[in-house]
Amino acid sequence: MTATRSTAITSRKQPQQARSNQLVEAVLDAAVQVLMKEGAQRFTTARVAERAGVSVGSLYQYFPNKASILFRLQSDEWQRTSALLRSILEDKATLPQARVRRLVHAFIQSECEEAAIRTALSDAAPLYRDAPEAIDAKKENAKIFRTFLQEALPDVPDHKRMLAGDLIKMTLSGVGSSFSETPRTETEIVLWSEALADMLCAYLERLTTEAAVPVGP
Amino acid sequence: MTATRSTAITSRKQPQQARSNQLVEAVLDAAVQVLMKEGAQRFTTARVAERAGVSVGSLYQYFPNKASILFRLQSDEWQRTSALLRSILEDKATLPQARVRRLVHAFIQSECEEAAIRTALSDAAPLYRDAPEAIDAKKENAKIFRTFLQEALPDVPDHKRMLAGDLIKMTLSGVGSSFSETPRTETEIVLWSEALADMLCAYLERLTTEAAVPVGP
DNA sequence: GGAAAATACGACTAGTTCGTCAGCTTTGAC
DNA sequence: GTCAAAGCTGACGAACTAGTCGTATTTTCC
Repeated sequence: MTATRSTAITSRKQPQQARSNQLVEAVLDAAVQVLMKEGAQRFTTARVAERAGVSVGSLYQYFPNKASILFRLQSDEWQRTSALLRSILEDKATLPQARVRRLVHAFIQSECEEAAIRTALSDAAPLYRDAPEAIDAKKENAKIFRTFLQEALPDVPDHKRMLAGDLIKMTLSGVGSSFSETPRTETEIVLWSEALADMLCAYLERLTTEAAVPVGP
Repeated sequence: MTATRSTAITSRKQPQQARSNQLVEAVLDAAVQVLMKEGAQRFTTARVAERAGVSVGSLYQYFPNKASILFRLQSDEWQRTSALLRSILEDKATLPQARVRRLVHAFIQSECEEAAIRTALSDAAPLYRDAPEAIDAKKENAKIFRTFLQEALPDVPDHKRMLAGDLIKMTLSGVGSSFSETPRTETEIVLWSEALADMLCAYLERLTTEAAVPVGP
């Protein structure tokens, strides 16, 4: 029978016994390894199954298609970064500007550490990008910055603050991925983080002064 | 005989007669169409040849492989944008800050206009990314900003200026591609360009003042 | 121990893709 | 008009891939 390719990205069935849970874990681990070693182009279910020491059939019991494995990896990745960002931005004992500096450094650092897997995942993005789950996840991600700015820039009008939040998000992720394209030394990471933080802070300061003095001097 | 896939990206032979020049043009046109209509995933030499009204064999006379077609398109695209940027940045009659504002707007605008083709091309990037030609082209592209900053920030020390130039480049391209991911209205484009230009200008100003007063006030 | 449910296996199908090559057609210089 | 060089054709081979399904194995629960 023809392989009618389902485009759904969500799980096919939930593992119930311990061994099937292990299997799913093994598949995800193997997926990361295949992605890193072979790249997105050569990422195939057969290779993943082989590396996991599992048969293709078993793999397809828990993942409806290839894209769902990739999306799962990307999803986990997003969750990790957003936890990282949240933990830094919500530390209200630190000054907002200092938080931004720490955030930038932590983000760039993690971007560089996991550069290989991130590039591979973004190479594979076309396969899952348009799924509603992926779109939702991205929106959720944007909230982090908006809520931070609500605290950091209380006097800036809402519409301008939202713009700023999204701009910061895009700048970070954009610069992050460009920067981690080539391998970097720790020194480079520090220098770049500082420059990027300088830029973001300069922007935040400008927004603050503008809000305090609506019309120029 | 086995199809030994050549990885070279440069042209196979130069067209000499008029008809072969037409053929190359037809192929490139068709390539753009296929890329837009079918996406990078379904971009195949067969489809391109068919759309161009040409046989696959002819196509392979002038392009050594699939990647070379895509690289050629990307290369042309880079050339267009770098011409755009250069034309704005080299207009010495305008103040540097105003040039940055115009630059950002023009860049974001063109990014949005050609969003479809750019996304498709970057989806296909893994196929040509690692070719030396592609790496060279990117380096060349970075020079534009460095030379601009040499004029705009004459008092900033060299190492810091280079950092800033590369940061601006990455910010622009990163934000540009994130932003154009979803379709935008003209109003959105203006608002965002302004925000992004604000950010870049704030950063440039900070660099200038820092250079004037090496140690804080 | 045994039956039923859950899980695992992997050979296989139907499909796609890249790139080649032997032979045919067009061009243009003489 | 002739003929060699340049150009064009498209059927074809080799390789790969996603996903299925009938069968075998393991677990669970009595």
